[in-house]
Amino acid sequence: MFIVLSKLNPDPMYKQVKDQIKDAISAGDLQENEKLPSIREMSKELNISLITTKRAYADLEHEGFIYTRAGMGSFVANINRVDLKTEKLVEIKTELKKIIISGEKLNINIDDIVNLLKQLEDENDK
Amino acid sequence: MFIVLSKLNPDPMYKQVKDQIKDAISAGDLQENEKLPSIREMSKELNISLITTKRAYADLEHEGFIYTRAGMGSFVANINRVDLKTEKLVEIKTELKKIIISGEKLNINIDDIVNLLKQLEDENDK
Amino acid sequence: MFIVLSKLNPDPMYKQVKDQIKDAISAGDLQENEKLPSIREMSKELNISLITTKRAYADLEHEGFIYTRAGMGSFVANINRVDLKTEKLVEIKTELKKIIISGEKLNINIDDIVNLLKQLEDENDK
Amino acid sequence: MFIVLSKLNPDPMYKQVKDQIKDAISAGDLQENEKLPSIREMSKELNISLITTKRAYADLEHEGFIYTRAGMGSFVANINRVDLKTEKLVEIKTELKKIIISGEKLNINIDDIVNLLKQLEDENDK
DNA sequence: GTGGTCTAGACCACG
DNA sequence: GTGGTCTAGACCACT
Repeated sequence: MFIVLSKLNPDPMYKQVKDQIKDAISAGDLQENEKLPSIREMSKELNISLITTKRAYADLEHEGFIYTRAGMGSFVANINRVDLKTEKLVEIKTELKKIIISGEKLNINIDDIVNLLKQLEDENDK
Repeated sequence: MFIVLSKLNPDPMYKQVKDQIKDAISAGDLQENEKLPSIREMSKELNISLITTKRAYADLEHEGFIYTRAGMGSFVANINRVDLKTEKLVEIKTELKKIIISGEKLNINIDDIVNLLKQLEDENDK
Repeated sequence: MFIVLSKLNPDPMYKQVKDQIKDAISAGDLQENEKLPSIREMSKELNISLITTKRAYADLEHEGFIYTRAGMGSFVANINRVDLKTEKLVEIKTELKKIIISGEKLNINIDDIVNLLKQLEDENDK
Repeated sequence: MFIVLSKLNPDPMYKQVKDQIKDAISAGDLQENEKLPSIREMSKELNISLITTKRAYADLEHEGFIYTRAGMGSFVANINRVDLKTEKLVEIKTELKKIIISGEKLNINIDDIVNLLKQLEDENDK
C-alpha cells in the first residue's frame, strides 16, 4: 500500500492516512479480511507518531471500514461496495449544492457548471 | 445588510462574517465606495467579539473587497465584477476536479456528476 | 453535572465520562445548546488528563450528542428523544437475546428471566 | 467437540475457547472425568497459539470446570449442575439490573423489558 | 509481537 | 480563554 503524506495538504496527517486507506478499500485494492500493516509498522513507514496512526485506524474502525483485535492487528471489514457508491453520490450531491449556491450571486448557473465539467472531461482525454 | 451567524455552522465565526459580506458585495447589495458598519458597530450588532470582526474585515481588505481609512471606516472597493465571476469559475473548477478524483475509485464518472446536477436543477424548479 | 469515576468499574475512564454525559443528555438534565464544561475544566474537576476528557467529548460529538466549536466550547446537540428511546430498546433487546442464548444450555428459559425481572421489581418497591 | 472461533467476534480468542468448553460441560456434552484434548492438540485443531489455549484451560481450571494432572492431561471436573444453574441465574439477574438502570433515564420500565422478552419468545417460535 | 488506555507537554487556530 | 493536532513515553491485556 502506498500512502503519501503532504505538508502542503491542509488536511491533518491522520486524515490523509485515513482517507487513503479508505480509498484503497473502496477501490478493492485491499481485500476483505486482509490484514493491514500494524499501527507500529505503519508509523515507522510513514515516519509519523504512533498516536497519529492510531487515530487514523480508530476512525476507520468507527466508520466501519476496518475491524481491530487487540494482539492480532487490524483487518479490512466486510463492506457492501454498492452502498459505498451510493453514499459517495449523496456526498457529491451535497457538495454540488454548495457550489451552486456559492455561484448564484454571481449569475453562475448550472449550465455553466456543466460546461466546466465538460472542459475537465476534455482535458482528461488528452 | 443581514448577516446571520450560526453556532451550528462548522465555519468559524470570522469566516461566516467575511463570506456574507463578500456575497453582499458580489451580488451588488453593497455598492462601490459604500461605507460598511464600523468594526465596533458590527461587533455589537452581531454580538460577537471585536477581534472576530476585525479578523473578518482584515481578510476582506487583504482579498481586495474593501479598503479601510484610519478614522473614517471601511468601504467597498472598486471591483471588476467580471473578474469576480471568472475567479469564482476557476475556484469551482478546482472543486469539481477534486470531486471527480474522489469519485474515480468508485467508478463514478463525469456523466454521473452531470446527472446529479440535472437532478438538483429539477429539484430547484419545483 | 455530577460525574463519578470509579476504578472498580471495568469501563475505561473516558467511557465512564462519556456514558454519564450521554445519560444526562438523554434524561434532559442538559438542555439543547447548553454549554458543557470546557475540556480543561472537566479534566480539573475529575482530576484526570486533558486527553482522556478530550477522548470522551470527541466520542460524544461523533455519536451526535454534542457539537464542538474550536475557541467556543462544546454544546448539547439537538436530539430527537423519541429516537433515543427506540435505539435504547433495540440495544436492550440485543442484550436480552445474548442472555437467553447464554442460559439455554442450562435449561433457563424466558419465563425464568421474566421471574427474575419481577423479583427485581419487588426489590425496588421496598 | 466443535469449537468455532471468529475474528469478527470482539471477545478475545482465549475467552471464545473458554466459553465454548464451559457451555459443552454445562450442557452435558462433556461428561465428568472425560478427557479433554491436550493443549497442543487443541491449539493445532483451532490453529491458534499454544499460549492462548493454555490461558483458556487455566481459566477453566481456576473456575472449577476442569482439573489438570501433569503428564496426563485435563479432565472435566465433578460439577453440581444445580449450582451451575443457580450461579447463572445470579449472573443474569446482575445483568438485568444493569439493563434496568440503563433504561430508567429514558422512561423504560420493567414492563417494557418483559415485552421485549415476549417478542423474542414469539420470534423464536417461528 | 499486537492494540487499548492513560499520561504529560507542545504548537496552532479561533474568540 | 477555547478546542485540534502532533508529539513522546508508560502500563496493560492479548496472541
